[in-house]
This record gives sequence, C-alpha cells and structure tokens, in this order.
Amino acid sequence: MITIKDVAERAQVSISTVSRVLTGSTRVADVKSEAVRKAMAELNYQPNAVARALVGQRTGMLGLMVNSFADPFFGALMSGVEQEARLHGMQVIATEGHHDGERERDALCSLLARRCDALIIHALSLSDTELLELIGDNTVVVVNRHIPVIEDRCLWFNNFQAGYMAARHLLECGHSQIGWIGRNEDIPDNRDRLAGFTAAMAEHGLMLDDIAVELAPGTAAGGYQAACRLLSKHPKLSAIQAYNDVMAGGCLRALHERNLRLPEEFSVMGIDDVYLSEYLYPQLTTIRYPIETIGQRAVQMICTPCDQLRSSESCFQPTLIERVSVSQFSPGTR
Amino acid sequence: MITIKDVAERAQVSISTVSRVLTGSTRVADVKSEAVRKAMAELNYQPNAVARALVGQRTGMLGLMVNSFADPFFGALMSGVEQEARLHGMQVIATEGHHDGERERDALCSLLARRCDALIIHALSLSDTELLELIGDNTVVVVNRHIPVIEDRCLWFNNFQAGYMAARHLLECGHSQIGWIGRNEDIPDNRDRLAGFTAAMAEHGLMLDDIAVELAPGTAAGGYQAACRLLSKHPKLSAIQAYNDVMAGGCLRALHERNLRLPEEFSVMGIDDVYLSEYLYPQLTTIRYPIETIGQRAVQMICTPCDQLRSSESCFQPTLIERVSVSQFSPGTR
DNA sequence: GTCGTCTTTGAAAGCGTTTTCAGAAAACGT
DNA sequence: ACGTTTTCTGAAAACGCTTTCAAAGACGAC
Repeated sequence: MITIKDVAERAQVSISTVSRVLTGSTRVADVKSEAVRKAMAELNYQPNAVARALVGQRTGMLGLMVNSFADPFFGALMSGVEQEARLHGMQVIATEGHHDGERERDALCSLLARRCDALIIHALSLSDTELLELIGDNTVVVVNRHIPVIEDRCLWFNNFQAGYMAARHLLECGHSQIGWIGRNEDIPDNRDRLAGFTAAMAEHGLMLDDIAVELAPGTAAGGYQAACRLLSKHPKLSAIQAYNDVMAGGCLRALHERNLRLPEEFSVMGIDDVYLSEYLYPQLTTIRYPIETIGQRAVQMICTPCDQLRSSESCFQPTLIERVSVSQFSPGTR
Repeated sequence: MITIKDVAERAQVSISTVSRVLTGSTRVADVKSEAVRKAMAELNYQPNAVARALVGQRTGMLGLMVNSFADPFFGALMSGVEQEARLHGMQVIATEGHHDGERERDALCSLLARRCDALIIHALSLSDTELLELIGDNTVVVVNRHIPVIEDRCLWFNNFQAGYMAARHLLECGHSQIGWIGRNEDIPDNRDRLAGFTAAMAEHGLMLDDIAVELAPGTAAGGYQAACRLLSKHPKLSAIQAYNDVMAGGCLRALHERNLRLPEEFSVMGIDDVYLSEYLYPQLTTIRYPIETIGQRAVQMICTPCDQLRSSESCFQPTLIERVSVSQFSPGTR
C-alpha cells in the first residue's frame, strides 16, 4: 500500500508537510504544496481512513441498525439516511437487528466497537433500559421510539393519530362496520394505532366491543389470515383497517379471492405508505409515515451543530394519502 | 475511552499480556488470564476496532455498493450479503450508486479509502475499464455483470435464458400475440432478456418484426406507459412480457384500468421475482433471479479460502415461478 | 549443581496518520 | 543593520492495538 511516507519522499518534503496539504490545516508554501499534489497524483495516493480515524478520534462512519434490509419500510429509512449522510461526508455502515434481542445487542456492540461517530437505531426487541445501557454516552438517534430519558435524541411517529385519522377517513366515507387487523406481537406501534382507531370509533358511538379485531403476524400472509377470519366471523363489514400496508396487501388478496369488486363493495386502508402501496390493486389509500424524512432528520441531528439546528418537532405527524382502495359506502351495495 | 492500557494496569500485567488474552494467540498463565478477563469485565472494555484494523491490516469490513437501498431487488441482495457476512464476522458497509457514473465512482473511492477488506459491487454506469481501474488489485466480487478479464470474480445471471424461459412459458400456454415492454436504457440485462425472448419466439416462427415492443423507464410508471401504448397499438395481444416485475406491476395497472379480467382475459409475466410480485394482483408469474443467493455466494467467495470453495457456476440460472398472472390462452375469450 | 529446553512475560517497534513544538528562514519596522 | 514578528517546516509524540524479540523462570536430564 502506498502511504504518506512514499508521497513525502517523492515530493522531497517531510510527512508533516504532506499531511498539511492533505488536511489544509496550515499554510504551506506554494512550491511544496504543488510538489506534494503532483506526487500524490503520480502515485495515485489514497489517504488511509483507518489511520486517520485512529489519530483523529473520529471515523466518519454512521452506524445504522434496522430490522431488515429487505423490508421496503427500512429501505426508505436507509435511503433517507444515506442521502443525508453523503451530504455530510459520512459513510453509512448498516446492520440488521431482525427483531431479535440477541442480534440487536450484537449488532449494536459491533457498531460501537467499530467506533462509529454516531448511531441511528431502530430497535424493537431491546428494552429501554437495555438500550440505554448499551449506548452508554455514545451519540445516538433512536427512531420510531420514544424513550423519555433521551427524548431529545428520539424521533418518533404519532401512531395514535395515524390510527385515528385512518378511522376518521373511513367513518367520513360512511363506513361504520369496520374491522381491524393487527399484529399479534405486543409492540407499542400496534397498541397506539389501535388506540387511535378505537378513539375515533368511540367518537361515533362505537365501543371497542363493537369493533371486530383479528391479530396475526405483521406480514402479508398474516394480513391474509386475519382478513379471512374477520370476514367469516363478521359478514357485515364494509371496510377493513390494517395495521400497516403490508398486512393490507394480504387483506386485499383475501378480498379478491372472494370476488369482491374493490373498492365499490369493500374498502381497505393501510398505514405507512411504503413503496408497495402504489403497486397494490386497487392502489392503497393509506396514512403516510414519513420515514425517509425521519432518516434524513436523524442524520441532521447528528451532523448539525446544536445551535444551528432549527429545533423542530421530534414527533412526526401522519398525513392521509388518498388513492383508490377506499370509497364512499353506499348501504345496500352488498 | 477505556483502552487496553487501563485493563493492563487494573490486572497488574503488561499490555502485551492483555492483547494476548484478547487474541488468544499465545498461551498465558491461567492466573493472569483470569485477572485480565476480570479487569475487562469490570471496566466494560471494548477493543478498539480501528486500532486493530490499523495494525492488523484488515478492517473486517465488507464494502457493498448497490443502486438504491429502497429498491426491493437490492434489498434482497443486501440481506443475502449481510446474513453471510455476519456468519464470517464481517461488517457490511453500504453505499448507493444511483445509476450515476459520478456517484458510483465516489462511492467506490470512499469504500476503498476506508480500507474494506473486500468489495461487492453492483455498478451499472461505470464502464468495464473504469471499473477495473478503480478497483485496482483490491479484492472484489462484481455482481450482475460479466467482465471477462476478471470472470472468476464475477457473478451474473443468465438473462438470455430468463427471457427465453418467459417466452417459452407464454407460448406453451397457447399465447402467440405477445408484447414486450422493456427499458429504454441500453443496458446489457435489457438486451439479453429481449434477445432470449425473441429467440424463443423465433422457434415458433415469430420474427422480431412480428413482436410488439415498447420501451420506457424501468419503473412502475414506465411499465404503465409502455403497456398503455402497446395496448392501443396492438389490440390483438393476449399477453405481455415485462422486462422485470416492477414494470409488470405498472403493466397490471394499465390492464386493470381497462377492466380486463386477469388472468382469464390477459396474461402478464415478469422477471426477477422480487418481494413485490407476491403482492400484486393477480400474483405475478415470473422468472426467479436468485439475487439473495448471489449475495451470499459473493461473500463466500471472499471469505472462504480458494481451495475450500467448491467451485460452482458463476452464472446463475433462472427458474420459472408459476403464480396466477398467466393462464392458458383460449382463443375467442376476448 | 549445571546445562539445555520450554513456557511465560514485558519492552519496544510498528501500523499510517495528525498535531504539537520548536527551530529556521523570511519579512518587517525602526 | 538589528531586533521582532511572522511564516513555514521537520522531528517527534501520540492514537490503541499486535507482534517480534529477548530475557527470565521453571523444569527435567545428566
């Protein structure tokens, strides 16, 4: 490998001088500076980031932990992070947590051992205390989670409001027999979305007991199963609200199999607005979770000096995305 | 930060001894070894990966460049890579190339400067020569591309065969009026898939001139546009073959808008078998590109000593995935 | 008891940088 | 011409670790 020493020799200067033209920290005479630059070009010199990191006490690396790379939701998060990181000259180093405490712990340790300057964490399985203990006093931003002790390092989503808005939209379209399909894992997102949903229903005089709910794994297959159960148990439903777009996708399949004309005969809504939802048939009406923006913002929180960071809300608000899968309910259609 | 020196002091040994129990390279007396381990635990010591990398001349990092994180195709690739990398104790550090020569170059340089032990590259915009020049004598595996000079470091897909199989399947289902929607960018994948497609058609006596072809950007929107044009120009088609699943997704939308019953009245096929294709309605019959496997294999090529690596084919073969979107053609249905 | 062998250990060099420190040279003011 | 400041430069220390080297002890054989 070709080092700063080789450049120094070729340019007939000391390594200190080479380092100086490299960092631009101090003025160096034009002649020498030119010679160094020439030598660097001729030797095709590439400064060793590892050595720089060791002495400089910063690696320029941004550790990112997400559940799974293959999930479009995290794809969007990663894209947002990488885009903004590049803008700040940082390199993303990413790991999967796989919704598994053991692996999340390992992954975080690995990122910390590599001395990332900061971490962006989406962890589902670690408890608040475990997480806090692991991160110690490292710079982190926790996404999709609200940990009160480090609230100023968290970015989360108003899941309650998302559920609320979804229900409101369906109710406003005239639906009243609305089912809910959710995840069978007890995670906060799940609880909050359902809570918002029921709150909106309650405003219309519909109590929780009146609401048809089925739980299943948070996958397309899970959505399919839950929808099947829901439809057979409650033949009078005219709409289903899904925990997220992926489950809504499975739900749509269940409806297609029953030869229902969508959305005329049945409405479906998702939450998240991932990539997927535009491809579904009918295109999914959903509640947007601005996850890409959150990724960008996480990086900004890390890379922008506190005083320059115009403080904005840490809690991101949902917005309604009207596509095709929800229509006005006209009683008697079914 | 707490270093090896702190541990040494606490355990009353030299740093060399600490290092030895850390690496396990040399026997150290049980008493001392125990003391060191105790000190490490008490101080919650985490060896500095940067320092280790500098002296050891290996970082344990695997550089990965893909087009875009948000694309499900690359999501699958990344998942395969990460999974296998973890098995070998390596950390993935990832960048986006964005199908842009400038950014691909930057991304690669950045990964190289960080001294990744090896690179896994999916580059579309760089020419073979540029790519070869950039990688120099670094360890790389090039994915989805066949560069003859470094054929043994490439893993690619038989795109011709994929196109061929797709056409064969449609032909065997009785279709003969088959349109093709492809990308308007001139990339090899595109050419090869279409070449395979036309080859199969030729076997049935259908010459290229007979085949309806429309080109558009390789997105869902592109697929939609191309399908619309195709359908209005060639009303007699009974099937469309898309360059990939994403375009097929757009194509399905165009067909739904025309109120065609799918697949009874019209068949559609994709290529790639990404995540998406199961969600589409009807579920997409497609040709599988085993991209996750390719990712795993790329890591194996890097991490497994040559002699242990049971040499297998570098060119991966497509397989037919029969789902719902293609059906037997019965003349007179339309 | 002495010698050779083997095991265990610490000192020190080195990995490729940045940065501090102090000295040399140049520029300036009088 | 002289002292003083300023600019530029190289030597050397430091970053946290691994590894070589040689020395010190332990042990057995003679």
